[in-house]
Amino acid sequence: MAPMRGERGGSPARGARASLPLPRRLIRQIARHVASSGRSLRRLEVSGRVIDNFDDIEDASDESDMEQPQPAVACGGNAGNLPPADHDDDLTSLSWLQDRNLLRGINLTKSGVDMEDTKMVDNQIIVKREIKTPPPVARVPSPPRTPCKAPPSPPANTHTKPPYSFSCLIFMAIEAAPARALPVKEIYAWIVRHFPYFRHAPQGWKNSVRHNLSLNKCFHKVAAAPGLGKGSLWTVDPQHRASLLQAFGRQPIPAVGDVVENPEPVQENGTRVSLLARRLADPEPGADEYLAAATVLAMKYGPAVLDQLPPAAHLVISRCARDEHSYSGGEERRTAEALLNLAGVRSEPAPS
DNA sequence: CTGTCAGTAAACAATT
DNA sequence: CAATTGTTTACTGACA
Repeated sequence: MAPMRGERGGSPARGARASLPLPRRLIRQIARHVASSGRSLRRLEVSGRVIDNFDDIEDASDESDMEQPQPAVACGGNAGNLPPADHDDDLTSLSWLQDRNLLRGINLTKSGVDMEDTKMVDNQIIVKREIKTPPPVARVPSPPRTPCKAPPSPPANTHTKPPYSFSCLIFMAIEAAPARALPVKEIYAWIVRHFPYFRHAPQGWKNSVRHNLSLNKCFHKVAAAPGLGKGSLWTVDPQHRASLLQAFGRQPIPAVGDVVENPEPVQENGTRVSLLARRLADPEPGADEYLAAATVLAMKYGPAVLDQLPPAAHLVISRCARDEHSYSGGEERRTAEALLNLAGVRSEPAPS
């Protein structure tokens, strides 16, 4: 594929504590985030080590874990830091991913337990990352460099330039389409709809989109549908789809032949998001589910957040300390669920 | 310093 | 003829 931006900006320091593979700062942030989403974090297990005293962590000073500011994500908001749930404005207006219950769109039922029944089973989430194969290949795309000149910290409005390359944006747009194919005009529309920045952006971005479609091997032109008018439909090359996903999730996944089956009927509003999520998780469940979740996490908090989850980190987040549940099977599903929960995407619509 | 990559601008042809 | 679409080239800046 035409590589999307790879490791530019340097990878953030990974949690390299000998005794605690997860940076304390991230643990605190996870705790805050979980709390901010209405849950409480009582117990966290990292690679077998149980942390249940979050007061200490909460109160601990940062010095030992204070890492460098993360330039790779600086302009995309506060990626790399799990923000409180109300920081969506910093996040390139991707709140739609959260607001519309993305998780529901992912088919999580394959491994036995239905997602709708599972939710946070007994208020416990498990996040487990294992090194199956060292993933040095494609990395999470760094945010564009251009807007990085602007100071990232001040409250960015929703018209901040998204931290995603045009290839990512196009990819998301096409994946979100019921037929997994869009004419350029619809790609424009999707981008504008989800990234208000482009509503008032200089006209040149459309040129960039077309330029990218033409130049990027990931995208293919297919014969225009009758009645479509000018132009063709653009699709994601199945050969490169995995690479595009990988660029988001930084997790190796098996090369899959693209099997386009039963395009979802177009429904309204949030269904688009569901479609996107499902498409991202399609057609290969399991690893792709994880990727989909990782993608959402990366999209919400910025790609660098994934770098802060060290390999083999094993998290158990529970609401009640007394809960000691074990799970069997569905590891990937739980991982996806946990990541989505960390991303603030609920497993079920909040009861109203 | 060099190569790579992404973003941008622009020119141009083809199509509607 | 104008607007849109698609291709191509060139340049710039950031980064490894």
